[in-house]
Amino acid sequence: MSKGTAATEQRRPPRLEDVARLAGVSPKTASRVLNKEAYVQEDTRERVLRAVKDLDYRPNPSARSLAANRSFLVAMLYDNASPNYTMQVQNGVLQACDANHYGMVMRPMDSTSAQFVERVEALISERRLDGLVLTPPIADHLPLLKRLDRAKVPYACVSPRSRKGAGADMDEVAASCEMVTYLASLGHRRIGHIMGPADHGAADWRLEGYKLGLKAAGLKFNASLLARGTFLFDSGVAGAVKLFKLTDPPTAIFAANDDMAAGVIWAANKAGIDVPGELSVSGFDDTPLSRQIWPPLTTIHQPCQDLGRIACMQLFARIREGRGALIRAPYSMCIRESTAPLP
Amino acid sequence: MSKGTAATEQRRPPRLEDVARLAGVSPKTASRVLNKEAYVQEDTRERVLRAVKDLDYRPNPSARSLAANRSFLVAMLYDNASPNYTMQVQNGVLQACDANHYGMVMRPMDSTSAQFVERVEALISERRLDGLVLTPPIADHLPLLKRLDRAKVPYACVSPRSRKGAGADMDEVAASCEMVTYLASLGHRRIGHIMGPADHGAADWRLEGYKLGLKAAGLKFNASLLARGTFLFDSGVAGAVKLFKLTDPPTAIFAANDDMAAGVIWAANKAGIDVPGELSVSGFDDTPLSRQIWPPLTTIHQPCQDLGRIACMQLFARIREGRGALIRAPYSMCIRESTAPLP
DNA sequence: CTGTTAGCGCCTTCAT
DNA sequence: ATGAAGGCGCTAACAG
Repeated sequence: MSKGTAATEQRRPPRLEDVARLAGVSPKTASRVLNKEAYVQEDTRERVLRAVKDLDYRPNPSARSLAANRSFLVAMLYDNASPNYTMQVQNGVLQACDANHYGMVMRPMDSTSAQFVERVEALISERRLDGLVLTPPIADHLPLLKRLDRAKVPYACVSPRSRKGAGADMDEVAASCEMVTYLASLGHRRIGHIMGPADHGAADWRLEGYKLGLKAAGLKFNASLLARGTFLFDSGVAGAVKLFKLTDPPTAIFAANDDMAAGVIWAANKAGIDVPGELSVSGFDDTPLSRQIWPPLTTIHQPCQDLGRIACMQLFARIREGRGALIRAPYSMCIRESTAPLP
Repeated sequence: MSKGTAATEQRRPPRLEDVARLAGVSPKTASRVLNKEAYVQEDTRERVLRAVKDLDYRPNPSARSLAANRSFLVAMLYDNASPNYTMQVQNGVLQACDANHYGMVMRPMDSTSAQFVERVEALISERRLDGLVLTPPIADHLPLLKRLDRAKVPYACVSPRSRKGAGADMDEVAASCEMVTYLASLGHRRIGHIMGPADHGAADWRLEGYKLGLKAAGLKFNASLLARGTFLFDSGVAGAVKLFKLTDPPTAIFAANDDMAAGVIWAANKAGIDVPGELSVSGFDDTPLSRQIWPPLTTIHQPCQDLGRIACMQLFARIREGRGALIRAPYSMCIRESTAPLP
């Protein structure tokens, strides 16, 4: 009743042909069912699916890719100092890939390298990638985007500057504005801001939101309350030290990310300034760090995993239908103990 | 002079056949060169390599896998709450994979799930994986390891309990012992320890090292100076609170990882205890967090990326030569400002 | 040391 | 709505 001579059962994994034979159809029909193509009679479909189950059949990815001339593979490119951020986005991309039976390869990259673009191109042709998920700052690397467009390689971006392509982002301007509005509502009139690096979209948006928030609260923008940072802890320390030295220092500091905010708190500790008694501090991103320092940080929750998942789904839309959209994900405020009313 | 009619050059990627034709050899010979097989004459090899360069040829991974009946793919399985750790190990694994022209797939897993083992098996057969890199606590999941052994699926572990198989680890016992020795050298006699979770190898080793360190310093082990933790920040807080309540509380606390050590410092802040003035605190791992709190943490640097890279290299050894070793990587002490001499 | 032959397992094109 | 034939690009097994 079985095909093998049953002497030394070799346990070769079943092939499409085996499924077809068991279902009493041709391999092509079985293939149609598996690929959810139209024009298959309902009972035929069911017989095939039954055979798939019975044999515990799994299509061979290599054979499928070779014949279909597609790799069913996407890569996530990243050049980000924050492991938390990267890991969260990665998990989101992974979710989307799993749901679509795609594979994912992770690629740390140095986007400042002179050979960056050609390295990406090499990666694409080596692995025959079907598409790319780009994360900041790579999502804004114009030379790369141009090449990809020209070569018609589908890609989707996480938090890109341009709102033209496929991808996902959140309204960082509105979020920052809301944060400053909140600080102002606590009575603070001198609100400082530690900026991110100049070449970074997030830095610009958060600065813009800061300015909008001041205006909304009827406060005047004052460039001396600004310090340029790098998104790294140390630059938060340096920025805070600079602001502390002002003759009329700020009573609240909004740092453009949590790491720098932690630096501000660190510097305040060092200088004997009480947080939040004498100084309110807030950040952006809601990283685990924000709950692992004292006092825990008031910040904005950035839904990184959702951004990754949604961006990747838009990539698939672009692969399938030729185009995807830029989807906006919701953020939320996290009010914790690093901020307090002005005494 | 070229093969195309040159009207609308289709730019199909070159195949092995094209390389062979250009080099004036058979496809099989070209294949031999690319796979670094023996028995190819030196000048033939060079002609082939020249053709590969000229055509910018890249082997098609799907075709190669299909014919060779290997995926050239390994998966890294993880079930770890720390994104930092996972990302670092991942980067190491990636390095090794790149160097060996293997692909890597990341797999977050819930190793406590009842279907854990079958999910891994499904993954292996779906993706036709050639091997696995297992990270803690999966590296110690006996039911899984048994199944893999029985199915002859090659795997390598990062920091496994068993020293039998392939993989990489560091001497956590010696490192912990060294840390406690250091605290004792500062004059501390009452040294507390926040343990990791009971089912975790790292927790056991670090506790063992703690005991050894006490003995080496001529101090008596005292179970009331122990608190059970989970490796998470909150449990560090809880453990510290418990130890602070003792009638004779410790003057130094060695936490089994940095997150819990940060919790201890947090709790000390909350209780008005000065670190390191009244209490020395040390951790384990040297995560970024250890430099992002105040005071910066004395800790032990765990070379996570190296562990990932080395483990994966041992996996390849096992895939190729049938066996790999468990390699020990060096650690180092990081003495920072969270520890100070007993006044 | 090198070439020939025959698939790997699936999908595409075309027929029916 | 279903099937037959052919090939995707590469390597294994065998010759020579």
